[in-house]
Amino acid sequence: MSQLKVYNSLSRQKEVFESITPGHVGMYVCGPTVSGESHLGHARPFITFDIVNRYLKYLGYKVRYVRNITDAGHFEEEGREAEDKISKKAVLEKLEPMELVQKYTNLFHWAMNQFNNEEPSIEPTATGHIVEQIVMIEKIIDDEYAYVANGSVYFDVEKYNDDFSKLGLPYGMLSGRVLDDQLDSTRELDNQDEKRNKADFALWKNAPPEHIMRWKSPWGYGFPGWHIECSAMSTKYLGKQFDIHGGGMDLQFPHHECEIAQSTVCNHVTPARYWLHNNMITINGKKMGKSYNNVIKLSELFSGNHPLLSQAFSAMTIRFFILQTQYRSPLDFSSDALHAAEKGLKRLWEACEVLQNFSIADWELDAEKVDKELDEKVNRLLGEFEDFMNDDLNTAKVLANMFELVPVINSIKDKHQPADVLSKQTLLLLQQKMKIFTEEVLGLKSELSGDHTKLNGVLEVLIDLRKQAKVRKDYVTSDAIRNQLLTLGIVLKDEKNGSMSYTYN
RNA sequence: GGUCCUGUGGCCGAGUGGUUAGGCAGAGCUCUGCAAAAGCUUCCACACCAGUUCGAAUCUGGUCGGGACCUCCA
Repeated sequence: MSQLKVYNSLSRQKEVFESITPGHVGMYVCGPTVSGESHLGHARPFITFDIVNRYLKYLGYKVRYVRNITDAGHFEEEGREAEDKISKKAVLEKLEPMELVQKYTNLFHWAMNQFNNEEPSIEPTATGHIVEQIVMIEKIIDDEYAYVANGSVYFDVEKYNDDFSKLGLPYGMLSGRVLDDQLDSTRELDNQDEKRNKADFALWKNAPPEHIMRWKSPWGYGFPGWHIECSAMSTKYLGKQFDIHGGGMDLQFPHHECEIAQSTVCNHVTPARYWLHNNMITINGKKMGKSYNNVIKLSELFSGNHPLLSQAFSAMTIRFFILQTQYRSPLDFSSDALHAAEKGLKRLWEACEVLQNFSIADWELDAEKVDKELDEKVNRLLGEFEDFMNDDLNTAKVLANMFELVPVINSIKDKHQPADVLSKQTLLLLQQKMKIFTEEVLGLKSELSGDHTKLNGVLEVLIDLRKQAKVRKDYVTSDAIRNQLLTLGIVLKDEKNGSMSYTYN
């Protein structure tokens, strides 16, 4: 079997993945900022890195997956006026930050659950790690890579770059930026600015009393800068150097660049060996984001309540839609594309269920009748599952292979060809690998919710009545049963062998 | 303006220098009381120009188009 290779943003090429500690992987992924409801664009990184987590586990690694919750900073609820945050009025009239944080954290967890994303091993919050962040900032100040100004602390990017470039670790190494170019292109220095240099970034921000989220620090009351939380938490839970750091491409600069600088100063080693970045979801070619006013919230997708949506889409449809594209490619959203994904997923999933219902072990198969060419093809298609995943997690190609296996499964089910065309060994392998890869690696699951036992019983009764009607050639009755069930979203199918099956839409 | 990425058939998308991606939609056929489903077959492609090469959607250069990021945003 091939080795796992991942595209490392640091080197801009695919590299063989080797963990620092054999058998173990430490992975840090930038989590959501819980000041608003998650949208479709947010779904991608968390599904992408869920796949990374799942596949590493499939390969036998023990994974510590850390994904933070950004709940510090100055927040406003979506749609609420900015005046809230500077209100000096009664406590209950003010926006209580933890209300927001709790509300959107709950919503986020609900969405992750809908997508069948596995829970991270640790989900630390920024507000829960203020102490660690302060300690880290103090260390950076002691080493003279940061300075205090008006109760805020800034990282001295130029000094860092001068010193660390000599070690081959210039500021900008991840995003491919050259600091001097940036300084040149952003010349106009603001006199009122506390920063010595335009490229410097905040480690700690001074916050006046009217600011509703603030903590005491050696530099006065304030709140931590955005970048330091990830450095503090990844170091605490994964060590000074860990294996994988993930996130959306839009975080590469400045967020991840700054993390590298901070952590490198504190820990004397670059934080992560492999930096993985997923591409954006676009809508009519534009990144989905607040500033573009083209956001589709997850709740709107699930309900279909949005002008751009022709219908509601399930979380699994969205997961499948995302997995049909390699994670480093941009993915363009449209209602039509999602609709196509929905139909494709249904077809794939039904074939998987059919396959799992085969009692292959009990089958008597004639080894003489095996179609060698087909048998080899099936084995090849299955063997490539790992090869494609190993090639930078190409879920799109794995799914394409699965779709090539669908006709093989269906034609055996419908007796278009006998099960003998495949050897028993191949059939068992097919059953086993399809199950593991769809459910465990790709994380797809049936969307039937609740207990359908009684409903299934009722359907059996109706099917029995319909069979009797068909025997009488009473097609009016048999069609009525089928058509009326259809209006309820239950599809009856007459199978080749005279039985009837049903699916819920 | 700077840095980087990208342009594939009606739609979404994969892609290695030479061979079918795959899904959805379309067409035909088989099966069927009729459907649905399924199976088989099939149409449609690589932005443009030039170069490298025996051969390029895949490499190089140019043109045009699209996108991301460019530091306090969260």
